[in-house]
Amino acid sequence: MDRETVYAPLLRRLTIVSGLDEPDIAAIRALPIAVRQWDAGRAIVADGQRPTDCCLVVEGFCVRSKTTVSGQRQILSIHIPGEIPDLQSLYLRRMDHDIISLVPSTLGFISHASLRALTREKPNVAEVLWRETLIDAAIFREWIVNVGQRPATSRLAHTVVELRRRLVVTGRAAGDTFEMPLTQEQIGEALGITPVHANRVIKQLREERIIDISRGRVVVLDEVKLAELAQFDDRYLHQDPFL
Amino acid sequence: MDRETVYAPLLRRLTIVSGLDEPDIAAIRALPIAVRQWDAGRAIVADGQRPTDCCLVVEGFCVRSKTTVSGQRQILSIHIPGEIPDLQSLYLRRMDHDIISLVPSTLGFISHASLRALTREKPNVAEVLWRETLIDAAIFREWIVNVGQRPATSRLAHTVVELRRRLVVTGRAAGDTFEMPLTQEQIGEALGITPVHANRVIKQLREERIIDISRGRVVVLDEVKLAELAQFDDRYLHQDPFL
DNA sequence: CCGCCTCCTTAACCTTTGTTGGGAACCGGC
DNA sequence: GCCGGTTCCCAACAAAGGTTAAGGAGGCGG
Repeated sequence: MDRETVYAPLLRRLTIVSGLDEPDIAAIRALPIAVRQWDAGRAIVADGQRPTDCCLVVEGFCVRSKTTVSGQRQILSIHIPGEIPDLQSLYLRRMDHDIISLVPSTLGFISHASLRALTREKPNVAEVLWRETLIDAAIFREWIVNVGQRPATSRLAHTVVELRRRLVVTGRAAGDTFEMPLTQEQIGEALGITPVHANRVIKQLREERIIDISRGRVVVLDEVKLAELAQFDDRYLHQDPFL
Repeated sequence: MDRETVYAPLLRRLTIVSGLDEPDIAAIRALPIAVRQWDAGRAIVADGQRPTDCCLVVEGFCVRSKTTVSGQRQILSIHIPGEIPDLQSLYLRRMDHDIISLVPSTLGFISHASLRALTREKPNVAEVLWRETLIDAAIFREWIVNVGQRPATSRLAHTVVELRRRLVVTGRAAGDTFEMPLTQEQIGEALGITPVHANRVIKQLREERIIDISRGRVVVLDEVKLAELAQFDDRYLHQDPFL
């Protein structure tokens, strides 16, 4: 795979979300990345492991999830190209959750050693990466609100709108259609509801002509009603460093 | 207030949780901190603001929360002495949630400028602080699981056990009793349930002689049953840097 | 000591979501 | 093109949790 296409989504994201100057970009481009193809549904890192690398999503989708003792699974976040879902493993040695690919994906592995060296050398890059983990936490906070306070239809609407906004940053959600390759069971795990209820909710939003979710794609049918339902305020995404 | 008592809980926490050497400790002690008394129930920082300082809890309790457009409130985390609940504001300029004191508290304000200077000068301290924000995120992840997957009684049990474990680190939870100064309404906001249901759940755990929550204190009546109910696995707290 | 306010408590009823169990549609591999 | 496994879909019933309403206990200021 072409070197440029590996770094492009990451650099695009970081430039928009945090701001990078030329030397920073050069330093990141100098990071050694081991690119690998990954099957769908395969664990990238598992709960309890001590990874030695961070994983950059180059192409594809993955999720982070935790499984309770009684076997229930909660999806914590959905990750898209340009993101480093286990950046936290740099300073939290032991994983407290799983990371799993949703579709066949291209992943780039960056060693902790090289990332640590980079952060020591370029405090500016360190801050940008730190900021990435802080945005991650901000998204978790909103996810708590979503699961804790909103009724199931709003939960789904909110999650859909969030994913869409994040996809826009790396140019993957033009028009009214975008990818969300989760099965209904996984949607349930993300929203904290059963797959049966996820199905009911999806059906309802389809019947009300708000969104149509099928075969891993979302089609927005009514922007106004969707916005109303999701009550989405994008401030928590911190997509603008100057705001 | 004595200078030492201001830094003590923070240093104790950081030493245990992340490990600090002598020069690091000295550097942190050199941070200028403006100590202030705070009334109960008063906002420390509000959603939308751009703080210029971080707030260290010296004595007391505070919570972080978000309020939805329709006025429902979700408590995101409970903070205890030694913690810096808005450390994220260092690189996330605009607050996406509120921080509120629960009881009359002693707070220490540390300017962003001095913290940034410290992190540039002492990469080791930067890593320890970064790690703090990562642990914060790890707790959010578990909070998502709690709200998303567990039935209300387990949710309450889990939250209680978590708080207790964290209080132990700064020596505030010896024996079977500890402080948790939330009203039943606030407990409901933390667990994503209504105050009426929070009352039902508290009553049930009292009747089953598992825990007794009243007047802002928790008394553990049956360690075994509590552990069983909470399904608590403390790995996500990352309280040991070497584990 | 009184009155007010907050917090706790409870009951009856309603709504959302979970459970169980089944069938249909789709997809990839042979 | 068929077969077996996912995934989707749906209905009937059960349970958890939400709503509304109202009384009681406790603390604090006048």
